Amino acid sequence: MSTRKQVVEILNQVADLLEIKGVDYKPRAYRRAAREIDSLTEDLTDIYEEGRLEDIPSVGKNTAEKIAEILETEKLEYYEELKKEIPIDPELLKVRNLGPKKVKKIWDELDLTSLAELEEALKSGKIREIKGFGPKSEENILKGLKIVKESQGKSHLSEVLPEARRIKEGLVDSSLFDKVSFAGSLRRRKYEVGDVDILATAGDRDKAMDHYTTLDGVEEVLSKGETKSSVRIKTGLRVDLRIVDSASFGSALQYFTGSQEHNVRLRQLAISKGYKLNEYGLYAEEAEEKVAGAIEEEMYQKLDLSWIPPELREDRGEIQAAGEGELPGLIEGDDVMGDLHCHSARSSDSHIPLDVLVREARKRNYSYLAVTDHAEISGIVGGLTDDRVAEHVDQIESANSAVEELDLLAGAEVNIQPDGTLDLGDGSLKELDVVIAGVHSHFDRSRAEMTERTVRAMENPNVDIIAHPTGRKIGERGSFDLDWGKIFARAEETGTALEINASPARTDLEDKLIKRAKEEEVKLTIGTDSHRVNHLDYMELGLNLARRGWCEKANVLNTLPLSDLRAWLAG
DNA sequence: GCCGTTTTCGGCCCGACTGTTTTCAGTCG
Repeated sequence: MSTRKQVVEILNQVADLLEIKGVDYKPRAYRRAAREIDSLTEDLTDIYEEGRLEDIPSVGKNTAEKIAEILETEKLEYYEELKKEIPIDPELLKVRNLGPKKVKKIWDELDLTSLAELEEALKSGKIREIKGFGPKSEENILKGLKIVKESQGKSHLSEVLPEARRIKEGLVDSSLFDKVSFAGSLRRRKYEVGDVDILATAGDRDKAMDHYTTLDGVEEVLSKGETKSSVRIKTGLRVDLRIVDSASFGSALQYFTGSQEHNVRLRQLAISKGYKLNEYGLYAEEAEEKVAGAIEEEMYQKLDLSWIPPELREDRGEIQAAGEGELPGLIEGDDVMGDLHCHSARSSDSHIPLDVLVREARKRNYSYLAVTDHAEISGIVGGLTDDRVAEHVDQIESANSAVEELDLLAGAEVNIQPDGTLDLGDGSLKELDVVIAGVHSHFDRSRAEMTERTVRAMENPNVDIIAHPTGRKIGERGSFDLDWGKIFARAEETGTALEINASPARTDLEDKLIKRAKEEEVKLTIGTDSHRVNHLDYMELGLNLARRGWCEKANVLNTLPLSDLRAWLAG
């Protein structure tokens, strides 16, 4: 575990324990600090060594000392003491319907500290006997416990989006609703989505809710009311529908889109300007006069902010930027001119014949597409070798001359060896239009070695793009640790682009690193890493990532017309 | 514990819902 993750984990657990203890405000302070540290892209150790810990927002003298202690000793005495005082597994707090107060209560009453003990106490009926609990609590905690045990219950955006769209369509098509919009993390296009939030207005709410809870695909109705109903659909996904007055649609949309951190910040701003902000509207303080509510844009406008695209609402400086008129003009789907990372059937793990790639690219109105087949990794046969590159280039060129309005680029995805060399020779790489280099093996090296390895690959003048820079595979292996200061600096100096790999299994780079890359003036590309026909659709996911990373059209190379792209690739 | 175009001390977002209570505490988003 990286030291940064370790610090974040300990600070969050300190917050958990303090919350159980019943301390006010401190837990929030620790959590805020943890969140800031988690979103750092700079190396925490560097910050510490340069004595800049207190420059991190929400980190004061006290927390800085604690971070220093963790970095030096990999432990925190304060945390160890707390654990002795309150020997409770913080996992308990993840159980829905079980917060710090109730956790403390069951510990006080039954001396139970773990999920296993909780389950036992529930089953033997001990929980319901505690004052303040009852049969309903028992039932709800059991439900919450089940969800915790069945993994953390988050799904990838790519799985959720089609289901959510189907539900939304089912609402729109019924004509029972006037406005229907996604809200929540789905609207912000986070790559991990817990549940789907839909917001709507409707004339006849009862009829509308009846329709919703009986939609095709609904497995279970979790709750049903006039303003809010929740269902679980066949894939296990939970979908919440809220029906609001159209006079409050904008404020509700703003509110339910979040993020929570964004909303807190926005409310603070509202207060400082003499307003009160809630999901029903924006109110002038004394008069209780509603000044905005029906339209989301107006909510921001009245607070002297430009409208903030949902993807940016993460409290990463967007409110300040909106106040100063400095929000980025985010990249749009139509800006993308082509896909720079696709595999044809030549790659032994891809099943897309070249003519199918061509067909799909044309269908999407791309003006170019790079066919970047794998170099042969030891043990996997059939990939590109120095002997086969000429044939690959010939094949692409002849396919190219057969199609109009689309240019195929001959490329390769080569492997970065542990020492930073590549598995195709420079002579071969020179023949190719696009060279993507990526780490595909030997992930267990140190931060310094991984950084050096990647930097060396960037220093090869034939390398255009670093593929999936952190190497992570979601649910399989984490990101490897890199010295991002060095990576971004060398990328910028060598004119190497970093890839936003749109494949849901990778989702790499992530938004916060994209944002930092942009700030460091590093060029980015969006690639789908397609190995199957339907993977070309991942472009939308890559676009979401880029937008969440504050990218404008100018930051992403595959928005360039072909001639400019070629000039960049050649440079 | 942090922070300051209301403050270096005194605040720290806000409302709905639920289940348990006899008027509200706890949890959630």
